[in-house]
Amino acid sequence: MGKRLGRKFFTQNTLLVSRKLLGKYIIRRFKKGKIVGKIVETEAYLGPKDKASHAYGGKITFRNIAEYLIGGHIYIYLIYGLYWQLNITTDFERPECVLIRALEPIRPNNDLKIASGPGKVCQFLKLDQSFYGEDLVNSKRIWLERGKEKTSFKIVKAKRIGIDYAGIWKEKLWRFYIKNHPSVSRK
DNA sequence: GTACAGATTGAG
DNA sequence: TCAATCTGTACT
Repeated sequence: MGKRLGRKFFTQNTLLVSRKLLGKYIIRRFKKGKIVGKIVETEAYLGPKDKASHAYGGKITFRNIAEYLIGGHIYIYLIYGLYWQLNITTDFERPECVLIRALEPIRPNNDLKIASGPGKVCQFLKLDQSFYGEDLVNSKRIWLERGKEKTSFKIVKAKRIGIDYAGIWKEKLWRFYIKNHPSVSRK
């Protein structure tokens, strides 16, 4: 595998990190074995100005406090009482993050649709509340890596999904995915 | 204390 | 198109 991503990567501009995350690998380590997925779809959330963000207006709650951590931490939460959503914090001080919406399963090599959606990503990686605030730079059970070989692909920009309440902010093209990739969540 | 919406998903 | 299912938030 490639090289682990450090603090420098995650503390860059959020929209930049959202695009750069495409094609990177998430490594989830267990006592026995690993699960590996390639990121193929992301969305950026730019609190406090972004109405779709949980940190809109500088709001701080017990649930979203992890969004304020320095870039490279996990902000994970339960949605609709059913599904976990994996976010990676970015920037230094601002409460901004990137939602990981879809992965291509690398190991185990599985159905390409097994992680095609934010809820499914967390099922695939076996993530839950215990990863709240986890530091991807230092953690021994989950981290990100660069691919070894150079890969090229086209990045598609689109409107974010499921935020109809966010007014003008729902029009922002802050969803990014690899063009024509079969593991992306929606067409 | 009570009501309600939500960064979803899979089945019909 | 709809139900499953629960937490944060804004009311009473």
